[in-house]
Parts: sequence; structure tokens; C-alpha cells
Amino acid sequence: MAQIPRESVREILHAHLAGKGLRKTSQRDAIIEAAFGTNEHYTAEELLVMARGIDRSVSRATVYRTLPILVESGLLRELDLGGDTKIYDPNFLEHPTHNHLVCVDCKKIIEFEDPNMELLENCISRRLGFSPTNKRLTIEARCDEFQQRGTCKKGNPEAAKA
Amino acid sequence: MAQIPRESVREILHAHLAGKGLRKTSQRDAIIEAAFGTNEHYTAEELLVMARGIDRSVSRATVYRTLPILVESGLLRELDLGGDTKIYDPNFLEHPTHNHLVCVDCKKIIEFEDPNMELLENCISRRLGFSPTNKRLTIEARCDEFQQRGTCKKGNPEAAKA
DNA sequence: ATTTCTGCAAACGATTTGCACAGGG
DNA sequence: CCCTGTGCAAATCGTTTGCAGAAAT
Repeated sequence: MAQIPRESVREILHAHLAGKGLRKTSQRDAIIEAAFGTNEHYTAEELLVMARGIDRSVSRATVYRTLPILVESGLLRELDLGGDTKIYDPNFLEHPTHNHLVCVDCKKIIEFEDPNMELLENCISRRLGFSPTNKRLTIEARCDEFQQRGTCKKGNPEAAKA
Repeated sequence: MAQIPRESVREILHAHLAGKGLRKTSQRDAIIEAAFGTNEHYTAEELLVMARGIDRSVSRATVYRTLPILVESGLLRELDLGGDTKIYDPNFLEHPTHNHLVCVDCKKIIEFEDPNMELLENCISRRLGFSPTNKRLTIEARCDEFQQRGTCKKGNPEAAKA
């Protein structure tokens, strides 16, 4: 499933760890494996479950302590999409400029890229006296299909109930 | 300070309360007064302090219970700008389509309107199969001035430390 | 009178942290 | 060996909620 070659991830991560005097541990390996073994978004808790599937000894605390490291490394992106849980997005390397559309109805997160949006963000930021570095953009919208049928195949059905 | 005539706010709010069988109470009045007596953004906790300045008897729970009512009424907007606290924006009536730029450095929240952004949001949403209703958009950026001087007059200085 | 509101304090849920031990360099 | 990483459980912090009394209709 993962589109990023595992070696690249490992390389970049090892470089990052080494550069910071951080150590390679079996738990971190399991977490990394889990974190980049999918293209789906996930929460810290979901990552914990996935990582435990690889190495039973991974603890919640270690997941929470490792996530910021992965984010710093530039391989993982942390999303604040308005819920009370942070969401993590492993597709950052391939699509560094993508934005997110969150469906209010079905909770589905859709990634999109749009050069016009890129351009417009830059213009607006500059006009206001800001550098467009490190920007995030999220659109919240309503799902047409969900509006009509009360359900939709885009989103995960359980999320819709929440 | 408030640009919205207080009567309009009261009228709309009373209509909203009446329509839902909700009661007018002194605590709610104080909260409303505080909520629309400024153009600044605020957190629930900050609103509590402001409301208590008007009516000492206002409790934290009542503020938290009243905020969703104000948001539903359409007069107050709830913003999720990525921190762990929700932010409330009383300027929604005057500028219904405005978006937000949050400075990573000085934490300042800047409101802006841009017809091109409007248009683009609509196009993108539609293209993806969503109705552009109820959308929110936030740009996160770095403050030029802050980058150069380590401080900036745009933002509130204390927020920058956080 | 009836029903909604309120304050208080306890409950909550995601995340963080102190501690003593385990394990990489 | 030394210092970082780990699991556990307790602590945080914003927000929510159960309850019994207070107030609005």
C-alpha cells in the first residue's frame, strides 16, 4: 500500500535521528513501520494499535513521544481538522503542497492539490506581511451524496455517526 | 468598540431563544453582552472573565453551555485554529465570508476577505463533489516582522511567548 | 406549577509527564 | 558505563455532565 519506498523513509529518519543524537529502538522501528505502512490518515491511538500489531511492547506513551519526532523529520504531517483529536497524514513526502477538505457530514478527509490555491495563498499571505512558509489550509464542506441519501460511499460509515 | 448595533444582536438572539423554547436569564444576558462587546477573538475562559465583569454570578459551566447557542444562532463563529483551545469570533455578522490567517510566530489572528479565494473554494469543493456551504479556511504563516526582529507589533506580545 | 437554568464539583478524553528500570552507544 | 528510551500510572487541561436547588414562563 505504501507508495513511499520504505528505504527512503528509513534513510531520512535515520539521518534525522542521528543528527539529533537520538537512538534507534525496536519500539520506534515498529511505530515507523506502522506509520508509513499505510496511506490513510490516523490518530495517535490508531497508530498505537497498528504499531502494537508489529511489536506488542509498544506503549501509548512511546507513540505520543515518537510522533513529534516524525513530524519534525518532515515525513509525517500533523493535521488539526477541528476535532479534539489530532490526525496524522503519511502522504506528505509525495504531495508536499496538498490541502484538505473535511466533510462535515461523513467526516471523510479528502486531499487535493490546486496550483491556483497555492498561488492565491502566497499572494494573500504576502499582501498581509507574512511569509507563506509552513501554511496549512483546510476547507470544511458538506457532502452532496450524504445530503441526498443520508450516507455516502466517500466516507467511512462509522465516522458519520460521530 | 462593537460595530454591531447591540439591538440587532439582542433581536436576533431573542428570536433564536424564543424559537427554541429557551429562556432569557441574567447570566445569558451578561455573556451575550460580553461576547459582542468586543471585536477581538476570545477563548471560553476569556469570555468567562469578561462576563463576570458584568455579572459576578456567571459560572464557567454556563459560559460553556451558552457558547454553542450563540454559535447556532449564527452570530458567533467558532474557530479551530490548531491550538488546544477553541477560539470565538464575534465579527461574523459583518464579514460572513472572512477567512483567517494565523501567525505561527506571534500567534496573531488576522481576518481577511478575498473574492478570488471565495471563488476558488467553491470550484474546488464542487469539483470534489461537495457543497461549499459552511466552509472554513485557515492559512498558517510566518510573520515577516517577527522573523527579523524577534517581535512584532501585529501580534499580542504575550501570545508570542506561548 | 412546570420546565428550563444554574453553580458546583466530579467526570471526561486526549495528551503529557515523573519515575525507576531497561537497553542502545 | 553513561545517557537516552521505555512502560506505567498519575497528572494536566480544556471541556462536559450529573445533581439539587433557583428562576423563568
